[in-house]
Amino acid sequence: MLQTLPALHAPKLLSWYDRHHRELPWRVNPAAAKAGKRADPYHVWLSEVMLQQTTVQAVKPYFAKFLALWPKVTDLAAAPVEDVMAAWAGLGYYARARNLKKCAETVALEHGGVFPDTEEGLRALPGIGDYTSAAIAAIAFNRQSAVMDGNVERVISRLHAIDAPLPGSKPLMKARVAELTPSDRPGDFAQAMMDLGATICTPKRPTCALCPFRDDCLAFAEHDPESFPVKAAKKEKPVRFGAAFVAVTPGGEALLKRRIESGLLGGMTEVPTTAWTSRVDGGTTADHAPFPAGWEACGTVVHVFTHFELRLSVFRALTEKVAVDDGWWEPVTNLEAQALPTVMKKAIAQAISRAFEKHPN
DNA sequence: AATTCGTGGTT
DNA sequence: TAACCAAGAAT
Repeated sequence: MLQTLPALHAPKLLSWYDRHHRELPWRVNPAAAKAGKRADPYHVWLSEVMLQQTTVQAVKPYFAKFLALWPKVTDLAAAPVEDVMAAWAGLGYYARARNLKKCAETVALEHGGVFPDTEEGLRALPGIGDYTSAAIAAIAFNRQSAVMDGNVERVISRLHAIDAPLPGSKPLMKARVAELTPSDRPGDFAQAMMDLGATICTPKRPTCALCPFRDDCLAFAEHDPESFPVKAAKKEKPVRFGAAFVAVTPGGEALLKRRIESGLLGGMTEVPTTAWTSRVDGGTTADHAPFPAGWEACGTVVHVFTHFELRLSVFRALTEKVAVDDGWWEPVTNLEAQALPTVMKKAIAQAISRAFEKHPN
């Protein structure tokens, strides 16, 4: 049989990890880890939350910024939530930032500023689910927890040639991960599985020749590792339409408002917009502007969210600083400090560049 | 259990 | 270039 005993897999992978691990800002290298050194639980937690559905490259600058602003979890707990949202702006999935703040508060107020050191204790905290609780427990506390993210799903599904589709096959795969996870160096094992998935066992054109599991892998033996994991068909992405209104005063202030706490871009800052509907009717005209002004169309911004595409017609107006009951006027020189999601930065950039072209101060 | 949550890089 | 997808969680 091609399959070896599961227990033999872990040393093989750890040996590979010792030589080929990625060096990451939040990580303790395997040599230090073997000497008993552990990564700071705060750093591990912060990086893991940022890395949820987000690439290492995107996370790196945010991780550095957050640590500079808030060196300890108690600093983050004490920070104004608006500051946290502004610092998170651009990273996406903004519920993570709200839960990050809540979690920091819980750790500071209910756990004396110390993270729980068990998977169960971690799992009870806001924004920490099945994956993240297992990952922190393994990486920061060397617990023998089964860590399964998208990388691990890919590695496991190929190793065992699991053809049942995700997400239904998740429990089966997690059981396989649990079988493989060693009591020795479980944290390094988890990180090694993810490094293997990220650098060798990639979604397209995996480098099987360099894989420590090559001789054990059923998918490789079947000559079709790329066909794993099998996933359920995804729905097609609908298109929604809307209009955004960028009002600027002669003094160089733009009208901003805050979105409601829940739902899409919850708690983030925006310029006034119409509702985003599935039809074009009215959404692309200035009829629904926040107040009467000389609204001028200045093009369309297309932005792709997870489950729909938005085509936002952008309007701008140079106006007096009218009183608004919902929102505030912010100097455009201070927009960088606002909690503006990327779609709003696109809309504002489209409008303001034109405003300053036509009306240089 | 299926949906709803961003964004940017890669292929 | 359109599709895929990245250290998933909450509801």
